[in-house]
Amino acid sequence: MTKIFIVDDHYMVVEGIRSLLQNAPGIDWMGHAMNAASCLAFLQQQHPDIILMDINLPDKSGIDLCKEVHNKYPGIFILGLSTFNQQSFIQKMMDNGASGYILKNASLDELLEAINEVKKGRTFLSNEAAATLHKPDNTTIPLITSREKEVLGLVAEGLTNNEIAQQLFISHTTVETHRKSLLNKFDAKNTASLVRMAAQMGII
Amino acid sequence: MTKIFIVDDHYMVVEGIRSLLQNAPGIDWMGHAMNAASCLAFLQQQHPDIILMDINLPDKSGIDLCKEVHNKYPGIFILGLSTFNQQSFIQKMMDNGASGYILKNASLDELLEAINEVKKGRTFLSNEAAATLHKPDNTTIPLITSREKEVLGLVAEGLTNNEIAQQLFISHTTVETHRKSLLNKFDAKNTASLVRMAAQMGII
DNA sequence: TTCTATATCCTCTTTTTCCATGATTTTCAG
DNA sequence: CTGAAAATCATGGAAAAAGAGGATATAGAA
Repeated sequence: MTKIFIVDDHYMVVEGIRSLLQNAPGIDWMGHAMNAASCLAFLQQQHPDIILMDINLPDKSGIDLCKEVHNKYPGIFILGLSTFNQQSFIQKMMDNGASGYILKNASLDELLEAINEVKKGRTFLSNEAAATLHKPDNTTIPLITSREKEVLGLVAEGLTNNEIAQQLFISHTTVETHRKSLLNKFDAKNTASLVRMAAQMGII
Repeated sequence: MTKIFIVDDHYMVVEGIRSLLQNAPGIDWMGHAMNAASCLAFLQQQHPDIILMDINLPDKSGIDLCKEVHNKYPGIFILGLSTFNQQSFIQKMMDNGASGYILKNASLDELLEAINEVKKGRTFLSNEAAATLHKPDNTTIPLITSREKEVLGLVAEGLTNNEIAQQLFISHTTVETHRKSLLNKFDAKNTASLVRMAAQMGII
């Protein structure tokens, strides 16, 4: 028997998965949590084999929760679950220890296959998710330093170089250097495209 | 008996609602469509009393589909359905003839209540949706014109005023005017914050 | 029909960003 | 310890955007 637990704040999705799985052989439905906090509370009492985890939770992101659960309970496999087929989300979930990722339009077969694969310790990506993740061009997120990330955030907030300089207690020319470096790393022509890329990559 | 049809590309949600409704009294489940095209095809054959309609469909937006169905079949009540509790979406659905709006985290009771109210010709908004709709301000997407949207897209791509002017065959000062207007409507200080807001609102 | 919103165009000034080309200090991993 | 990466600072000039204050034409709604 595979013990399944689900974390998702959408009642209809929870109900859908429960309905799909209740007649499937070898599945032990342990229940569900509507948010990260009650998921963590549940895990102090019981340990499922697999957690189906939504990315959008009311109290914290599924991406953060994934990391936390994976660190505290390395034996539990996590299967990411969301409406969005966005490469940055999938990537982050996998980076944070998820064993797989499926979309909410997945079929029963796909869901069962995912559960079986993950149970065996393998990884599973649904067709569409895999396609997205392995897309060739695949807007790779550039490797930026923490200071650059800080500056990028303030730039996106609409602060000018001088304002950022004041806030960080550095010279405005230094801010400019970081900015140039960001434009280079993102291969962006100007601030507008830089901010768009960063936003679409989920960095800001 | 209330004849119910659902349009949603998320299999798990469809399954969840079907599971919730199949034991409810007075509900006649007519089936579901995964996209706008097959919904319209279905309606040429049969006429449900109520359509549960997702906002995000693969082929066209639920907002457009709502308008189309409402015009062609005024007798069918439409109940908007989505993950997003965003004011502009709710507003647009209601403007386009929807009789109500519920979120995917609604309970069975809420769903049944919505169906009953809508069946009687009344409107129903789920608690959270109603709260959002009547919220004074928050992150409302500004009403921008099609030309402004066009310019916004090109700005976010990293084009300068001159480049945009060339591409649209207008003067660079006109582009500047549109840009100023965008900054005003978004209440953004500069391009960086404008692009960030637009990206986070999903406009670009 | 009149009014309003949209789209178009203009000048001038100031601010900010972008570009090129440097340099010094700090920090951290091998 | 030592070198590489990161973070810091600088100058001077070119390009672009922002801010202020206009104007005209047109299409659609009241």
